[in-house]
Amino acid sequence: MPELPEVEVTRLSLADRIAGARIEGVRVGKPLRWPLGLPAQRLVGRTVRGVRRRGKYLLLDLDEGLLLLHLGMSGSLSFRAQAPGAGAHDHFDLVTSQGILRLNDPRRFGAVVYAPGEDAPAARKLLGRLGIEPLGEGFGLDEFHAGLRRRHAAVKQVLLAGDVVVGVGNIYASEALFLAGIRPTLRASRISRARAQKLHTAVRQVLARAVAAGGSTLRDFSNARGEAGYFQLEAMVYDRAGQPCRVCGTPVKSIRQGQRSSYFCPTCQKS
DNA sequence: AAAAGCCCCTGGATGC
DNA sequence: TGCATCCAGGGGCTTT
Repeated sequence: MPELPEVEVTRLSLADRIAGARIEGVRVGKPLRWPLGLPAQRLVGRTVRGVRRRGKYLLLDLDEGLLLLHLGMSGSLSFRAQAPGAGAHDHFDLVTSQGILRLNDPRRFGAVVYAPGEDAPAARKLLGRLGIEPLGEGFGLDEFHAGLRRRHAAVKQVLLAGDVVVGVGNIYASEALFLAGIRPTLRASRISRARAQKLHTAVRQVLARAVAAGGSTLRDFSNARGEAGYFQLEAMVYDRAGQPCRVCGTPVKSIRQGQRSSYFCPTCQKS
């Protein structure tokens, strides 16, 4: 669930409501991907200044330090005035003066990590190698094409790797390649300037449209207000193996790349 | 240096 | 009904 659009939708549904809140308590459940990095109770008394996003990370800026939150494969956040008793998969609660922020994550691939600052080792380890923000002003065609040209792996896997451009996960990689008419198996280094241009536009377009649709709710994603997304209804190829292409009617194909599924239309994406 | 595999974990769908 | 197998939105780490 949580690719860039889902993380951004979560941020949008949370930032205004939690900004200015004082942390009054912390509850931790089962271990997540990494330890918090400081005794949880030391967060009490600090104030949440705001919420930013970098790639698929949410950054909770505190008056001293920051919390890096990642939703992994199955995580979602809720922010409510009152929270019911913690369920089996509620692994982190931040009790604040303005509501309770709760991370639910059945598979526990997610993380909550404290860093004293953005340049601290704990933050650099997670954020240091991230690529360009696709919806930001720094996402230029020149840099994007240059990033693709120096990689010989399949373009789908280069998009997923996140070191050229961040935030594109398994759903939106397939969707963007469809919009650009590029086959996911094409080596990134062989993409022409013209096709890089198409892919550059497609990545921005599909991510922006997904944010506008509230993200994709395949199983159980919801934003911090508990609202589901509906971009999955607009998907052109993702999870549509065997179904007719929405443009030309050819059955959508599914293949495996790096133990992940890729979807494409053999007619609309000839190479 | 870059690419390919493996692994973390739980739950839902499918098949026998 | 029970049990085994496969698959799922991510990505760090180890091995080639």
